[in-house]
Amino acid sequence: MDFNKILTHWYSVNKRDLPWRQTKNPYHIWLSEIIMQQTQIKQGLPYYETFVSNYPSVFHLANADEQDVLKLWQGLGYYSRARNLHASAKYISNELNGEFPTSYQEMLKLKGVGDYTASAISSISFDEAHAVVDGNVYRVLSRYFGIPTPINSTAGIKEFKLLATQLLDTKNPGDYNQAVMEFGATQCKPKNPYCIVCPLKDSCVALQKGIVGELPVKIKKIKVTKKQFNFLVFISEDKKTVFEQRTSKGIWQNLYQFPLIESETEIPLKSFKSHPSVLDYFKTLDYSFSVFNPKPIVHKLSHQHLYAKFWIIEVKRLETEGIPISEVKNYPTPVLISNFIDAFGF
DNA sequence: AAAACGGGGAG
DNA sequence: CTCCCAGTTTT
Repeated sequence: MDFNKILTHWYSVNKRDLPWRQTKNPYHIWLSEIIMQQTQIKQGLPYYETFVSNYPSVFHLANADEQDVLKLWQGLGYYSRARNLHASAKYISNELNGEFPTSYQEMLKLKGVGDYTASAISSISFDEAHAVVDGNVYRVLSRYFGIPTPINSTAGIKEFKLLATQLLDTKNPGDYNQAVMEFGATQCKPKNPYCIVCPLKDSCVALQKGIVGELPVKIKKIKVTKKQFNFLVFISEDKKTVFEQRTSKGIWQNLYQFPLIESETEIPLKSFKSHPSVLDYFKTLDYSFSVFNPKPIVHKLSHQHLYAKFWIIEVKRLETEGIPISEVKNYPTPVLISNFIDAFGF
């Protein structure tokens, strides 16, 4: 039996029962693929259920406010996925009369849909012969064929895509694509793969060479920058606070947060009022303050380590409009902020 | 070609 | 701690 046959059979026996495997509806497949990008099934599954339930059709999603879409996405990360999902829903609704694109080429025109996602949807929903290459596929192919080309190099991306395309079961591209991914996710795992009982063990190059643990090869190490985030949690006598939307490029775009002062170093409690950035921010405002967490909360992102302090600023009245404290929980926020809101008891 | 983009889970 | 996750977009 060949690679293709073995994997397809393995899949028919071992596949997990996932909700998006009950349908070929491209809208639902699209939702599942966007949600699962760079996300483990366990983490993304409840979000898929929420989105299908709240937005049964592309029209429901298109007619929603972005703020509501981001609120449902809260906690999942990579928020550009939610913004692009919403923008693409509006495009499908308005420009395509609500009809989801039926080809790989047309799907690539959707924001947030790249080669992987277009291949996945077109093969699963429309039986188009496009091979998916995700993290699982890179791992399975590099090991089985003993390919040391770095998977995140230009040459590697090209080489693995070509190989995956040659291996594709063109009669059944959707199931085959899912078979390789499922095999990589649950059998040919990054750590401690089940090589002893692997249906491909007799022909796996990496296993025979004893280099399973060294593949796939990945280059580039990301450099992490550290930042000090000082959030100003205003509380007025009429129980209002200030909540702002992040409109700039960078992390958490379009999500909400308390007014933020970034500082080069941690601001000690004693020198808060006299800190240059704080002085500049408050100017002449009369306030009293305390710090919610004397030790910074460490919030780790892939490219940044944030050291956050929440400063409670009590004032008689706000200088800006502000919102009732009871409403902050209705806004989409980063996990760092929602954790604080829960802990503080807003 | 490289960097940016979240948050959680596994070992 | 490091690495990885049903990747895409921007620089």
